[in-house]
Amino acid sequence: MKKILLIDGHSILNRAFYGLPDLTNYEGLHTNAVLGFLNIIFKIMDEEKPDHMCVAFDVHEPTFRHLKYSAYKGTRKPMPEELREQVPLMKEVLTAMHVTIVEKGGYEADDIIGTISRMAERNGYATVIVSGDRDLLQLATDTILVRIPKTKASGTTIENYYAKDVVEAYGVTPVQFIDMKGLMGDTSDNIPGVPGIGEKTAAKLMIEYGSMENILDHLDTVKPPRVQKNLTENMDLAVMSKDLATIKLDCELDISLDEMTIESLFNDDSYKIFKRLGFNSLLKKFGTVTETAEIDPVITLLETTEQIDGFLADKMKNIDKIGLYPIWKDGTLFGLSAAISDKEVYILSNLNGMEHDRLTENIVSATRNGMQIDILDLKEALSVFPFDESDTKVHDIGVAAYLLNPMEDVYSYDAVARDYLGATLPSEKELVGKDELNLFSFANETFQKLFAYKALIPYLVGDLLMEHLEKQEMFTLYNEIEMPTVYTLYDMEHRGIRVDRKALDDYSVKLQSRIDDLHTDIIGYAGKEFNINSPKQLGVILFEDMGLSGGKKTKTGYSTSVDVLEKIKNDHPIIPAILEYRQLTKLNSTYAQGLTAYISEDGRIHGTFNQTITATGRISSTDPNLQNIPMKLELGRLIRKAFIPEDGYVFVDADYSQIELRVLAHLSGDQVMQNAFLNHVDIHATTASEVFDVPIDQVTSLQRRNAKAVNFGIVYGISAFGLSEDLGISRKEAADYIEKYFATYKNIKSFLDRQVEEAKADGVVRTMFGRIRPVPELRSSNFMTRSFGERVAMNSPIQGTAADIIKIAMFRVNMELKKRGLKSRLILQIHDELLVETAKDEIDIVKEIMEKEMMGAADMAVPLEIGISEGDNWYDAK
DNA sequence: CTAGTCACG
DNA sequence: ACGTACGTGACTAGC
Repeated sequence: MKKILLIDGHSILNRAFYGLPDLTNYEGLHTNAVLGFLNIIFKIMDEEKPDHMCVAFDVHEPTFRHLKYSAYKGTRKPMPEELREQVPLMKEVLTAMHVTIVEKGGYEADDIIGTISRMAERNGYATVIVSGDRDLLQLATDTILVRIPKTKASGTTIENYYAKDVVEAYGVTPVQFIDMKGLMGDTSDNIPGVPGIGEKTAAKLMIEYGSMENILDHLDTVKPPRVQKNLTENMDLAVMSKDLATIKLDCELDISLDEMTIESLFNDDSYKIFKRLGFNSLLKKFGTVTETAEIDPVITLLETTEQIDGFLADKMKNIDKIGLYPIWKDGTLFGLSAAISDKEVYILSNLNGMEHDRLTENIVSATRNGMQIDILDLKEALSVFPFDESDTKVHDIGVAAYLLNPMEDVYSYDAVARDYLGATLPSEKELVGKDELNLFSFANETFQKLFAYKALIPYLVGDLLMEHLEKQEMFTLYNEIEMPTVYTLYDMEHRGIRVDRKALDDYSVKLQSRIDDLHTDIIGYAGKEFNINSPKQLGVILFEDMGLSGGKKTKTGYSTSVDVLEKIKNDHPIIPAILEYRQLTKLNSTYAQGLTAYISEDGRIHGTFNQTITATGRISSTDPNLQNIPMKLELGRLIRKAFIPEDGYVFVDADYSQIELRVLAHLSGDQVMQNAFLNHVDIHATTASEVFDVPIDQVTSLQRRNAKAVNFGIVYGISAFGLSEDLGISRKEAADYIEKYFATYKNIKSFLDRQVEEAKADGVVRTMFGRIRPVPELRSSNFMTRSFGERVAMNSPIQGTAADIIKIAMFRVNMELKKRGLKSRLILQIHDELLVETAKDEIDIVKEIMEKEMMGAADMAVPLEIGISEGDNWYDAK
């Protein structure tokens, strides 16, 4: 038996939109409704295995259904812009999948579905209707199934109705369903119904009389009198309402069921559009990658010494640029992929030591003779090619792409090709999956493709990206800040930081014994064994079994976060025990034990610094994260004693003092705040004095602390709510603080407002050095999202400028150390702090360099000040 | 693979 | 009325 799937397009799209969080693709296109729609229909197709399908849409917006009775329209909210833009997108996706779309002026989607369902029934099809709208239940019969999906946090569940299920659930047949709706009305559909008749009365009447006509024919017998009166006075309304509620079954559609045959849902077109929309989870439905890429270079494999020498002698001559990808793993070079024209990629393999040396020598001297080199990830390539800061013709394409749009999550060859060449390429994962690189990879065609893309894409986009940077006035930023930073980060990773494994082990043992005691105590208090690390189990124990107050907060259960527990810590001794347990297990698992896993054979940790992650321009640190080693609490801070310099060295640590507020004082031009910094006064105390209107020498410590919180709040993009939460004061008080703050620092207020205005106008905000941060949230129709955008617009220029400044300081310090032939090396950057492993005989000169380069990194209206100290470990150096 | 929690600036 | 501070990364539990 043939089976057809009939989908209520707008209704499912609407369900999907509200069921999924707001997702956007790389272009900022909203995609959540489209993705949700696809997930729902794929799920149903899996279950039903239909051979025919179509999607029906209303021609006009479904917001104002039944326009002919427009007097009754208007109870629905207008469709949000984020959803509206997904309607044409959805149709585009369906068209790409060769799914039939049916829409016709004058007909609602449900009329179309009703008509086709009867067509299908007459032709002996099994029919499945999918809609989020219960109105369609009137279409259910013995062979027509109506399925209503519900998207919940836990996943999608679907209610299923044949005619008998409608009777069971509602006590009326599908046909009676229409009469019932006519009686009770439906505000969301703008069906008036009869005044005074709701669901209960309508159901009672239907059971007694069977149809609206029968009720109207026997009005005199209807009870109670009030209902009889309403019906008598509103007979027209009742009839009209029924008419409105009735789905047409006889639309004139010039379409046949044959045209709705499902074929080739997964083809090149749909593949491309899924890729464009970022529906990576759906790509696996395409099976093996078959699409023909627009970019199709001739790949030549070079394996012998003669071939490699030939390449160097012939191909490398007379070219002015090259795209490179060194193929290596775990410090071993396997080969090199080189793009020398739009269509030619050479893959060099089987490199022996001598070939390797000749190759790198050749490449380095070529660029020093003017050849441009485009590399996707330069920092990674530096372990093979010894370029340095002076090699200005070497480009990092990943970093360039990051500057042009810092909001993307990756800058892989396929992402860059998509953004700048409009080309859809298979990703690394799609090409080689989890297959590991080894010597045999060179014979493998998909690996060859991968190597080729990684060299060719940078070659193809290099000049284009530089032009974009010029146009956006970011080339100087790229060239003079970001590129030197690439080399600096490489040096820092390469150098690493020495860690005392034994110190970490001892610390861990100490923690573990206390953790064990706490565990015993907590289980004792709870009265039964449970996993304290499970927020779910913990929540149940605390708030159900033990009956503590605290209430729900998260969607999956109770929140057990610090701020919740802090509030009830005096209610029961289990709470402080849990807080301490949490603190200690965190220290143990993430730091004491976690860090030891990263110690290399040289006794040092060589983490990774990422330059293309943050939206603001900051560096991030991974494997391990060396930018969040404990500091605030003494117990955690002790971890820093395990970070030690090599023998004969000490640590010199310097951090900027209030760099973000100084940046703000400079950028805003606020004289009051600038004067505070120019006079070297305590900025938080000064702020307290102004805001709380007391002489500076009478500012209490509480007032200073509050003023400090306000200063932080300003930098984050102030809101009265956020400040009140942080300080534990009322929102009104917080608003008062903010008001007084802005009265004191008038130009700061106008500066922050200006950021938001400019972001609205340009779509981006900029740092002092021209770095951009897009703020698409400001265009949202959602209040919360928009507010977030406003805070981002206020915060990013401040945080980003501070990030620019420390990058400058960082590479200047690094370069100066190298240039002077010193043994000391920069090893860490923690946003406003630099750590230099310093030879004991170089302490004075290192301090001098750090002071000069950090304080002189930017020319501002206020001085940049630093705190600097030294020690035999990181703990003592801070 | 996501959510919750918590470490840092 | 909406329901929050800005920027990160690692670990654990539990699907």
